[in-house]
Amino acid sequence: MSEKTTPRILQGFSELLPQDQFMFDSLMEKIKNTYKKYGFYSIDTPTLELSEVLLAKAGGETEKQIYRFNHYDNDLSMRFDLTVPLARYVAQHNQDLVFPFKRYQISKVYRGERPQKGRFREFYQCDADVIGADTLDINYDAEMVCLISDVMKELDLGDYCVRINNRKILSGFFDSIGLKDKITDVLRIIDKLDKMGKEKVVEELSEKGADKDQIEKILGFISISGTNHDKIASLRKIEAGELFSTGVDELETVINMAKMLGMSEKNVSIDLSIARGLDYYTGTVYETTLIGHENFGSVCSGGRYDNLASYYTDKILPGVGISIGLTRLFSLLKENDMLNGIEKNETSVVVLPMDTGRFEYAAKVVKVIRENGIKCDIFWSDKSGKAKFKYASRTGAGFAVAVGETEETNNTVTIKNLETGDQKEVELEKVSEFFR
RNA sequence: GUGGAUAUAGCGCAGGUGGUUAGCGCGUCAGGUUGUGGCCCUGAAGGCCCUCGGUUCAAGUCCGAGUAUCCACCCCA
Repeated sequence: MSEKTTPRILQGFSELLPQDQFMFDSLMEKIKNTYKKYGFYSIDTPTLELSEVLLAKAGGETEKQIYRFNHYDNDLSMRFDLTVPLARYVAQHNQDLVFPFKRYQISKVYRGERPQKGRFREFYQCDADVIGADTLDINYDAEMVCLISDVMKELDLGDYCVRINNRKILSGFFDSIGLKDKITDVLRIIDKLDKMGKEKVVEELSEKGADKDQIEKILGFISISGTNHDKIASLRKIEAGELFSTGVDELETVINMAKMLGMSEKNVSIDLSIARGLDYYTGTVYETTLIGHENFGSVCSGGRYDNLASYYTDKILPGVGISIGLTRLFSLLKENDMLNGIEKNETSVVVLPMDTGRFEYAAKVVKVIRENGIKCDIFWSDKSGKAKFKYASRTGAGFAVAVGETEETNNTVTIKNLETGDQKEVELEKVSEFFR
């Protein structure tokens, strides 16, 4: 006996069994349809790009995580997100696009980071972005909030909250209290407030060089509470310069317009501590959490960026976008047994020829059922009756249709409901009615 | 990059202080039911116990190294 190669896949990569895949696809379909409903068009960029294109903007940590290799004379990289390829796409096809350009893309991206729970090296991102030429109205930011909200409703994962902040408010505020050069650090620290508590935040801020007065102001700032309007009102009272005020104006507009577009107050909330991963965002930022599953982290994030494609073109292309990490979301849902609401299979009928002499009649039966638009499988293998019904049952089909000598003689089929166990003989012409 | 854990049948796991035929559950296959699954019963197949080295009369078990995987941190365009 020769030694076999162990079948296995790479660390950090994943694949699903058919039933899970079906549910995964079903979630993806819901996201896709919602994006379409808001007027987004699909695009599909290459998995591989020239490194010089993909890395135009990258540096540091990110660059280390990119899968990069040479193929003959080409230095190639695998896309690590869908935003950079979008920037390239828009810069390249500028003349042929209609602006504001609304596109969605659902594709796999690749990151060579250490995998851990819910984090993979290959995973799906579901992105939707609007790109403006020169300018992009702030109301698009509000529309994205509704888009997120609609997606969450479609996915039907329970209560959710779209948390909104504005990067201008944060930058303006920290600038005004003299922490301009430490903004990145400060943002990272205050973002951890929920996770590690106030004392630890104070400690870390102080380590980074913030003085007592500054820390006090920061704590006061992030503890602003109340309804969205209360928060806006509180922010209005703070004197922190022009950028800050602009941010507050924008935030207020987004909140108000989102309401006009049908967002209810309970699903959208201003959260001044949202600050993570905002490096390239310049205005509105979003994070979405599932109520009762806050430990999932954000399931849909995004924001506004002022100039998407500055590395590729002199044109000014501001945008606002969102992204759902579907692979991670799915793995969290599965782990927490939250996939029950999703339909589990698609073949609803399996035809079982009870003996090999029945194949021709069975073929006729299958043809009739399929012509009626009903999903129908047929089991051709010459196995025991037990094995045939077991197959039907294990594929998750709702019905088994037994076709034997008796049925052929009577021009009927025997339909068994695999959930209830009931079965009865039905005339072939009436088969389709039975499944309606 | 840092720290922790794990590695035994297709999958999930058990195998005190080393001791002779390595078990259990699920799944698979067969039979009980030659045309009836999902429940029940009976039986069968399926293992270089991750790799290499060491200790020992004796290693799945102890020691060392390697590899792989998972978890957490870091980071997260």
